[in-house]
Amino acid sequence: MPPTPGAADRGDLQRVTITDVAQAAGVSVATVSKVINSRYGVAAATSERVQQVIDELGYESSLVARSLRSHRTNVIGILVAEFEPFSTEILKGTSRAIAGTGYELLAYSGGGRSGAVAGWERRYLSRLSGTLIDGAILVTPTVVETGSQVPVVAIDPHAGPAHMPTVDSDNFQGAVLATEHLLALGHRRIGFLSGREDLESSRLREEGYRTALGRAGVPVDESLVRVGDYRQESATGPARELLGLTERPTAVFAANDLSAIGTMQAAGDLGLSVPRDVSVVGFDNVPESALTTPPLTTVSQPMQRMGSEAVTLLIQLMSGTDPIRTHVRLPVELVVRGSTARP
Amino acid sequence: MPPTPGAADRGDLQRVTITDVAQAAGVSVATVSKVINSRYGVAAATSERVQQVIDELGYESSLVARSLRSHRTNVIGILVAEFEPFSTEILKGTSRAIAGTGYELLAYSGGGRSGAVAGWERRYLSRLSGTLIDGAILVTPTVVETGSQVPVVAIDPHAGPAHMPTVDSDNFQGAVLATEHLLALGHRRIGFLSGREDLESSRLREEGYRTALGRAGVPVDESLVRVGDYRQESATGPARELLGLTERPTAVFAANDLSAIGTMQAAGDLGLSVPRDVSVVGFDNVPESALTTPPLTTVSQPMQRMGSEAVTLLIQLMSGTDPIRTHVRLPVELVVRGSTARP
DNA sequence: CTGTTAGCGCTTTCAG
DNA sequence: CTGAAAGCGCTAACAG
Repeated sequence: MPPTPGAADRGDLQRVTITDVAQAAGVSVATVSKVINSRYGVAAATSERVQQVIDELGYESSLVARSLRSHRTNVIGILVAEFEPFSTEILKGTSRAIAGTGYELLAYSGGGRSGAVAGWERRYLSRLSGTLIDGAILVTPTVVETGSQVPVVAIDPHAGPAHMPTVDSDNFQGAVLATEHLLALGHRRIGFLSGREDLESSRLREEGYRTALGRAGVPVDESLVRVGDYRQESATGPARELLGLTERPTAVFAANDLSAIGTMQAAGDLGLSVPRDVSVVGFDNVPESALTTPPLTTVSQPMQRMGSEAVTLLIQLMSGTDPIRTHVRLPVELVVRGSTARP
Repeated sequence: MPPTPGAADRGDLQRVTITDVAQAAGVSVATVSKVINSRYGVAAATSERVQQVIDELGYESSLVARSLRSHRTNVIGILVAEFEPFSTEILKGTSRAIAGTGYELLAYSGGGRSGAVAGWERRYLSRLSGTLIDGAILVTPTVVETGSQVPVVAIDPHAGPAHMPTVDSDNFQGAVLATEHLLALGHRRIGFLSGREDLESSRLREEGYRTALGRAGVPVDESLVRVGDYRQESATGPARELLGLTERPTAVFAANDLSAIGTMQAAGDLGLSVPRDVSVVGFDNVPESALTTPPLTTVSQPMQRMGSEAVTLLIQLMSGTDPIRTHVRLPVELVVRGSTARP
């Protein structure tokens, strides 16, 4: 028979609350609260007894109730539109960085299509901040002005780093690298499939593409530039258009790996062989990019490190320390694999 | 000048609450609440006015406050020890499955070393359930009895599927496949590096290894069996012991990809070439397994699908529908890549 | 040292 | 149709 009178012998499996503990221990909830939060002003004997009841009942304080009251949770929120290869790499990085800091991680994602509800990050932030999370990392947010009262760090945001603390990578240089690689192989008709137009990264990658072409004296053929949104399913359409052109490009630079994979797929559908008939370059170097046949040539950005840098920055912000830099830009690197060749 | 008297003209950037909205609209909070939740009994005109104020103020109701009161949030919790390649693949699957269901996803992870705090899943569940989340997916939980009042589905749990609704893959068969592949190549001295001993999957993989050996008439050399815990860093030690043996194994089957990667690393440190000097097989087929040199031969389990099946099952459970099956076991497949060869 | 009280932001009877 | 009031589980003054 259970030794605890409070919660243990009631029929239903209700969550055991601080009240249950208080009753079982014969003290007030306030005292229990003090014990939990190891505040001063509790007799050793009482404290011990309460602690024992807590163990017996398996009590764990409700994050929700606590946060509603105390506005301090030691939880960092990571707000993403969707759990896809990019955001999950970020997650891996944050997970590593969080170890030993005393913070816990709460990654939040709405259900829907990322495009469907613009401004999701503002909604989520409103729903969670002020309560539940002490600070947030926004992954590829669209909205600049958050109006948030908790510290926020953005990864690869809509606008440039001026607006809020930001972690990103050298998107422009990466795109130059990718395009120059294609140019060096002898390509002249190089298509570009853009990313989400509302993101700075996409604009910078397009700019890098145009700049590299310009530097090489190759005029930009606007019919070779298409709009994507960083998602694989949305890439196949424009990619097919591009590859269906009478004078089709001999190479395509897609603004991220998922689009590049979609492009390779479209090529396959059209009976085109990569890289023989068309070369493809991506951007990001998500693990999936190495799994394609042939493996994708891409620009590697240190996604995990972006996650960990964001955590570091956010923790500085939350602790009130003035961060040395409020904007971290990380270097990129060209990774040549099998999807590119001479035309 | 802002048209809203309530929150807009106070100096600090406080979260806008339902009270602010009520004041600005000149109604009671109860009415605002009704409008938000589209309850009956509000005049169209009032409703419209309130809605307008909500838009103006950018009000979004606090998930925390709401859940504390109503015990219904439309949020599914995914509790993981850490965001690593396995759990993030699961996440990708859940993210896809959630689309269009009306649920949102909240992935929660403590900071620390996974081993450090056994029973984390029970703690997290207590902290979040009853409030905040309507149901939970536990990824590789150690504790069987959750005592939870919300529906719970486990992925790859500690004990067999008898104890709670479970999604897993055919771990035993996968291990047999892996071992037989090695056997077929001509290996006889095959080492095994186990996973977390507290997980059923690890036990089943070891059993599959032993069974395949037995069937082939190869006695198990116990000195070739070592204990790991599914993490890369923890694998190098035992792997080094194994590969440092005078009569070292010609092949190692590691209980998951991360351990296999650690094993390849250990081999490299010892000046051994994979697969020339030693063959290595993993388990999982996380994207990272294709990125090693040489790419890892492994047993593929459909991790994303495991995530989506878990969501489907959980939603059935939450809606009170009796699920057809309360236990889903998915098939595995051998993926032969470059890390295995004849001895 | 301990308990009482108030209230975080919200939903939900229940009167008016 | 609308609002007053109670209370979800917890913490934070403040009395005793």
